[in-house]
Amino acid sequence: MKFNSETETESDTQTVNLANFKVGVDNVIFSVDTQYNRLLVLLRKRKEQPHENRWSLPGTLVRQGESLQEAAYRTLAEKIRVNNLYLEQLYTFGDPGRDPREAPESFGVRYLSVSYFALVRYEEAELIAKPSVNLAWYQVKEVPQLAFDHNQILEYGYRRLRNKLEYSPIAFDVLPERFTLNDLYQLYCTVLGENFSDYSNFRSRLLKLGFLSDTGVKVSRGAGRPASLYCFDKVAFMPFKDKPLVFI
Amino acid sequence: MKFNSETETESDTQTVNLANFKVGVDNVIFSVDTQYNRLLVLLRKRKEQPHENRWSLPGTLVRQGESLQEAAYRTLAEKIRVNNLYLEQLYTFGDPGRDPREAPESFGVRYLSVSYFALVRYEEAELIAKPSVNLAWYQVKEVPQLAFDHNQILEYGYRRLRNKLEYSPIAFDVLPERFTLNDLYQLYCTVLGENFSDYSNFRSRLLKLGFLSDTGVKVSRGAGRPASLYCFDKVAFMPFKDKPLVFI
DNA sequence: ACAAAAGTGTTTTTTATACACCCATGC
DNA sequence: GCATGGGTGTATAAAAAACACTTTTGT
Repeated sequence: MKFNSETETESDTQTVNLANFKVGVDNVIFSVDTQYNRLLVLLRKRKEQPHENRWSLPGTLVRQGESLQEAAYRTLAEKIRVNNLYLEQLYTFGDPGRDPREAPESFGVRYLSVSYFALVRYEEAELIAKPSVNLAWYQVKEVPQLAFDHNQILEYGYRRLRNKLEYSPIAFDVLPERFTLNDLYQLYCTVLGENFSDYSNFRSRLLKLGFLSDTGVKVSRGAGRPASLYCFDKVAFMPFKDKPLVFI
Repeated sequence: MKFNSETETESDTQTVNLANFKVGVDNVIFSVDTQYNRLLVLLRKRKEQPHENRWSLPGTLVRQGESLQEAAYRTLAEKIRVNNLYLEQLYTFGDPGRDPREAPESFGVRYLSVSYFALVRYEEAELIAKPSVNLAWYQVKEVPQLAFDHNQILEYGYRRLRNKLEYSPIAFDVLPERFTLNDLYQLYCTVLGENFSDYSNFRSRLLKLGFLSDTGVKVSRGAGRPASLYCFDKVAFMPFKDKPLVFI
């Protein structure tokens, strides 16, 4: 085959057979239950073919005029009501054969899944439908075999969650406007495990960075000294944006 | 609207209008020219509508039976010949209106772009077609306005490249089997800038990690003491896999 | 001999880690 | 008073950063 500057075009469109796609969105929705120190993921039992009666990640097909992120958010909003959340695109799975509806020999329609991961707090994530045999929070460590390649997507999302929490201020999207340093610490503990740092070191490191401001307001939760409510100062955080920053 | 456990299905398929998609792959192909300390990106001038005569990222539509990564690799292999490269999926852009061929009011076919980024060394990346007015390496700092949202994709890829280089062993996919520590250092310098670390600290930090083994073979390049050739020891690297690791 | 590039070591500063201790509240 | 959780400080270890110095080659 000979190449010259005349052949530098997008090498398709006419001669070869292009794949046909349906595009869907699948969500890894994590919730942090700091009270019982559990990291949960929302699963839905499929009631249709293929993989009928298998647990799966909540997903949807993308509608006309709808952005990918909007589709992801819609899927989430149909399942839970929540005030504070973090949502970001994860990865796109689109290899041939990932959905049995595409017969490999027939080169039928391919099902492409753009996955998103979301993080919410369990305490404020209210399930719209009652928890049932068809929709449930599973502990990440205890998820069963899922439909399609959803175990792989979940694994991918879990890794991303831990990295994001360590290197980005996503915790402040998930917590309410005002929170105690212990709220923050518990969130980190639940996701990263207890041994990631001790509380006092966690405190001093974070406060030294200077983007958490003490509102002066105190809250008392049962026994013990009342805690200060802090809030995340976006302006003070600016200099850290885009810089590798460790939050441990 | 009332939800109960009977409505917990994928909320689409029948009633609402789903978007129709064409799925393409766009590549941010970086090359590191350590000799002149330049970071380059491969651009292609479009010779078709829309955005005729605009520079763009090399891309293609996905073929039947072809995985996304295969499509990305095919696009790359049509432009350059290379022995060592790093290739990974970047992000998926699929918002309505990103391609003018989709008339926003008509809800026509949507063009979804799964972007990939690649890293190669300029020294070994041989352009298959001669550099021409239609295909060229641009310095990342000097890229013109590109077609579609390709400037945004490039920006995204550039950020990912710097992060990956700092935290992952991608340099060893790009370098040949055996390389000098200076080769490695130059690569880092070109991507991250000269000030990221001084050479002697870079050396000792990397060698202390223990996954670079000295082959004993020396190479002499002009004047000066000959350098040892090292190779990346995959087995010795195993314990660091999946752990946050800084390579600076 | 000397410039050039490779490689080693040493000092200083900063950051991480472990842990002891004080403070304010409910009961 | 004392258990409980909030908050501060200090001593030690480890790592990052700066830089001086030695070693081996080509010319």
